[in-house]
Amino acid sequence: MKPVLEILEQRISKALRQTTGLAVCPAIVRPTADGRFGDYQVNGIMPAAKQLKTNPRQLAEKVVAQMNISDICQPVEIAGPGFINLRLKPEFLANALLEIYKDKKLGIEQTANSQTVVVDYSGPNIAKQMHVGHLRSTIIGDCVSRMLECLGHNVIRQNHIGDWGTQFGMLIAYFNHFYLNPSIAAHPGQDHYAVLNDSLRISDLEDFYRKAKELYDKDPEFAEESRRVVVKLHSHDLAIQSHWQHIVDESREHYQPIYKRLNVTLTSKDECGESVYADKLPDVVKTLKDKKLAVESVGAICVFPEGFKSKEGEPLPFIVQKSDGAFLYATTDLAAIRFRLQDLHANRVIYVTDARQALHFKMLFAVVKMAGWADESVKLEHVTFGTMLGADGKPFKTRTGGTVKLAELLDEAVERAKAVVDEKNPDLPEQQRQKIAQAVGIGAVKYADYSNNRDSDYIFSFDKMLAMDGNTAPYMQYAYARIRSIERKAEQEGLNIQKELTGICEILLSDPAEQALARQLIQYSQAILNAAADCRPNYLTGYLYELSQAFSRFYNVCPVLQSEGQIRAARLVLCDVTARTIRHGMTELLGIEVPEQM
RNA sequence: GCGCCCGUAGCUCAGCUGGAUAGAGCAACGGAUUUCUAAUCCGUAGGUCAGGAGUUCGAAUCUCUUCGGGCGCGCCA
Repeated sequence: MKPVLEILEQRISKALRQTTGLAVCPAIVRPTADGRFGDYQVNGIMPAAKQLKTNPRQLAEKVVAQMNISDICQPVEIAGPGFINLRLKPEFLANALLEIYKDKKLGIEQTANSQTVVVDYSGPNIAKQMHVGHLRSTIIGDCVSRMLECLGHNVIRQNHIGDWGTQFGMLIAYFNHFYLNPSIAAHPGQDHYAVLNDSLRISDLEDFYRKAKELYDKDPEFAEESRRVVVKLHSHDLAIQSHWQHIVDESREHYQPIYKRLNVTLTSKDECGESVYADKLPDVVKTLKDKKLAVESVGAICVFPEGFKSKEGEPLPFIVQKSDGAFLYATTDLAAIRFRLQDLHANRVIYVTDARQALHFKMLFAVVKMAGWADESVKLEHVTFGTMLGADGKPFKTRTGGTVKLAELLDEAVERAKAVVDEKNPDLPEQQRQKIAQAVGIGAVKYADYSNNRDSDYIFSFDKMLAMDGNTAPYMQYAYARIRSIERKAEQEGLNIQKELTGICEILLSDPAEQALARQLIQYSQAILNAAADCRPNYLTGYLYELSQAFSRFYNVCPVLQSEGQIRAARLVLCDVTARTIRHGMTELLGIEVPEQM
C-alpha cells in the first residue's frame, strides 16, 4: 500500500508540471505542523511561482484546477502566501485504515528496487568485556538493519570483531610468561593449554589485558616477546593459534548473551572480524601499488587521496603498511570493504561507528573510489553517533572513573524497573513481574538511545528513561498493555473480537480523537521510510510516541467496550491496528519487547 | 593552524530536500477518575533558536563570520 504522502506528492507534482511546464518542480507535500491548516500542506507552489515570476496564489488556483485528488481529499483551500491545505476525506481515511487492518504488514510498502546492503556494526573487542561504548553502535546498527530488511532490502550484517590486533601478542605472551611456563616447569608432561584454557574466563582475560598492557608499556623485553608472539600467530603457529581461538571463543560466550539480552539480531554467523582478512592484506597493498595509488613515504606505504591535509598543510596519508612492514586497521578496512563490494556485491555499505572515526572513513571511501572498487551507484555511508554522557555532562563513567560494563548497566536498569513494577502491580506473579522488568528495563535503555538524535551526545539517566511520561519505552509499553487489557476484558465478557470484525467492510470514524488516531496509523509506512532513509531511529521513536499519544487521547474520550454497533467496531479496529503498529515498531524494528500487562 | 559535530524554554531533548504563530517531556501552577490499567488525559505559564551579517516571498534549517563546548588531524583502533 502506497503511503498517502507519496500519492499526493506524485499527483500534485504532475499537476504542477502540467501547469507550469517546468521539468522539475516538486509539490513538496508535508504533514502540517498545525491542525488548523489541515492534514497536509503543499509547499511547492511558491518556489515554482518564483521561478516563473508569477503570483503564487494564482498559480495555486491553476494547479488546484488541474489536479485530481478528490478521491483522497476534501475540497482544498489556498492559504497564506500560496500554500495549498489538504484535508483527508473521512471515507478515505476510514478505507485506508481498513486496508491496513486487513494487511499483515500494516501497509508497509516493499521497496521496488531492493538493494544488497551491508551493515557493519557492534564490532566488540575480543578479550574485553563489552562496555557502554559499544552500546550505540550495536543497537543503532541493529535498528538500521531491521528497518532496511523490513522494507525489502537484502541486509548482510557484518560484525567486524577486533580479533587480530597486537593485543593478542601481549595477552598470550603474558599468559605464557606468568601461567603456562610456570605450569610446565612444575608439572611437565601435561596438556597445559587444555587445563589453562578451561579455566580462563573473560573477566580474567580483561584483568590480564590490563596487566599485560602495563607490562608492555614499561618492559621492552616483554614488548619484544609480545611482538614475537604476534608474528607466530600471524604465521599460523599451531599452539599460539589454538590459544588465540580459545580467547575468541571465550569472548563470544560473553557477548552473545549480551546481544540476546539486548534483543540484537547479531549471531555468530554475522561475525566477520579482522582475522578473516589477515591473509588478504598483502594483496590489498600490492593491488594499490600496482595501480600506482600506494607509494612509499617516510618508510611507510601510503595512499594520498585528494583533499586531505595534515596539520602542516601537507597531503595526508592513508597508511596501508607501516615502515616495519606490518599492516594496520586501514589495510583491514580496505580488505573488508573490497570483500563487501566484490564478493558480497553490496549496493550500499553502512558503517555504524562513533563520530571520531569520520576522517578515517572519508579517506577509506576516497581510496575505494580511487581503486575503482565501487561504481558510481554504490553508496558508502558512515553513520555516526555522539557520546553517552554522565549526569555531569562528561563521558559516562563509574564513580571511580572506570568504564561502565554493559552487562552491569543492563542489570541496574532491570533492577530499577523491577522496583517500579513491584510497586505498581504487586498482584502479578513474581515470575511475570520479573519478565516485565526485563522488558521495561532493557527497553528503556535502548529506547532512550534510539529517541535521541544520534549526532548529538546525550546524557544517560535511569530516572528519565524509566519515566512513564514522555517519549520513553515504558510509555509506549503502557499504551500497548492498555489495549491488550481491553481485549482481555472483552474476552472475559464473552465478546469475540475476531468474530465481531470478520468481514467488516466499512468503518465509521466520528470522533475527532478517532480520526486523529487513524491519521497517525496510516502514516506508519512513511515513518519507517523516513527513518531508514537517513538511518535515524529517532524518527521512528518520534512517530511511535505521537501514535501512543494519539491513542491515549482516544482512550480517554472513547470508551470501547461500552460503545455499540458500528462505533464499537471502528474502535476495536483502531485498537487492533494501534496495538499491532506499536508491537511491530517496538519489537520488530527496535527490538524492544512489549509485555501484555504491566 | 585545518577539519568534523554540537549550541533551541530553568532541565533533558525533538524539529523530516527552507514553509505559516518554533514543539514535547520533566520541574511549577490549575483541572479531569460511578467508566476498558490515573504508569493516563486536558489546560496555564515559560523562547533574542549562542551573537552578527548575507541569500529570499519566507531561515532554527542554507552561506559567511564571531563566541562557547566536544572530537579528530603519519605509521593506535
